[in-house]
Amino acid sequence: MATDSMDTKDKILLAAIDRFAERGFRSVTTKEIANAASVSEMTVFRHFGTKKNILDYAIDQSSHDSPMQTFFKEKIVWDLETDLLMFSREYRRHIKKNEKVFRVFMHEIRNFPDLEQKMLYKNPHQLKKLLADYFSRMQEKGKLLQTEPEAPAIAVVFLNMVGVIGVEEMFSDIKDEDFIKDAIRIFARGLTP
Amino acid sequence: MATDSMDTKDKILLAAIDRFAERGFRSVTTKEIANAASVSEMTVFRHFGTKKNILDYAIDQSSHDSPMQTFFKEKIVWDLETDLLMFSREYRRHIKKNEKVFRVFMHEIRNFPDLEQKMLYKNPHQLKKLLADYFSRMQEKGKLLQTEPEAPAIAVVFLNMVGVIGVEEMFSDIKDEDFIKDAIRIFARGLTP
DNA sequence: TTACATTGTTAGTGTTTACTAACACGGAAT
DNA sequence: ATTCCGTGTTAGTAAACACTAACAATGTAA
Repeated sequence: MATDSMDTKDKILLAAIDRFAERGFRSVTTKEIANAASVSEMTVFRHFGTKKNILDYAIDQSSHDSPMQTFFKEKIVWDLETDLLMFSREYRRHIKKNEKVFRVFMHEIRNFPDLEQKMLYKNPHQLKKLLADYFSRMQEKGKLLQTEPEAPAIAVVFLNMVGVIGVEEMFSDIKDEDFIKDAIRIFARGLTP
Repeated sequence: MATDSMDTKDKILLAAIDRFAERGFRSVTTKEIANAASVSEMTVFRHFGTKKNILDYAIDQSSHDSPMQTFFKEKIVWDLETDLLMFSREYRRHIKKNEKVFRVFMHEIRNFPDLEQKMLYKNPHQLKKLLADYFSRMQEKGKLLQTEPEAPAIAVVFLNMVGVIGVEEMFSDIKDEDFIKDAIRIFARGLTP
């Protein structure tokens, strides 16, 4: 990370997010960020003004790409297991890309109430709604058990977050990808009439 | 919280944990803890010496009760849905009791590497092992689908953590209890041959 | 060359904050 | 009545840290 081929702002941004994700916003000093980015502390402030701005900027940047809406319109084949597996793979790929920002975001949302206004915060909620809609449609088609669609929707989104939230060390002895595949398969089976 | 019927040390402890859970260890000042506990700041230091000690003390205290081992020995009836639901209810009750400490713990484990040594850290892992064992036994009895038992074990433990980890606001519109009941039921169904 | 933009350097300010020292007070036990 | 024990109060220290000011150096484009 933070090679000198990038431009300065990105170097700082990357170095900062790496550290925020690792040890929390408050524990990371601007000096440390500067050093990690091979830049003087002044340069950090010239680019971002305040430390908090670094975080805001990173979050806003990550909020831009959310390819999940289009997914539901284009890729769905109306087979439960197939769809859920495809969805999970897509979602996790998206999450992985912004994993660190996501992690910081979730950790700092209590310290900075203004973060609740950010798009990033609404993503999982919105995603849950998309999934719940999908489940409703499946029920109409008779391809899904009759349950409150909210619960499985939350479960699926949530299960995809193992590893991002930072408890993965607790369960360490299985690979992310294997886990999610198995879990989703079981879940799909449980939802099939 | 923090009524004056408690003795001082507990008052401080409670006030501190409440705030740590809400805004993170680093953001909470010792003065604030003292005020919240209706105690002078000096008293805080007289009891705990350092701020960090407050956290350590709380964690150690929470680590003592872990009633889940006995659960598996006594309450199991070898019916998947029944067992999983009972397990979930029991686990969640246990978690709820120590919810705040747990939350702080998970947030601060990156800031304080020494926390990894604490018992509390090993709980979920250990629990996952108990569940995985249970699943293996169920497979032998022919009452469970043939899968790697690790994956469903992680999933079950993890699903029970919704609401503790602090993403519950993201999904807000369903009650914890309802969610877990539905999710576990679906899951159990998916695991039944 | 000149002009401008980007970064570095150095030295600081002001604030926050964990933690200490020293002394005072009241109540309960002896 | 004296002795402590737990607590309050007040004043303070020392360090960390976000952020600023002023100027120098370097490179790049005109």
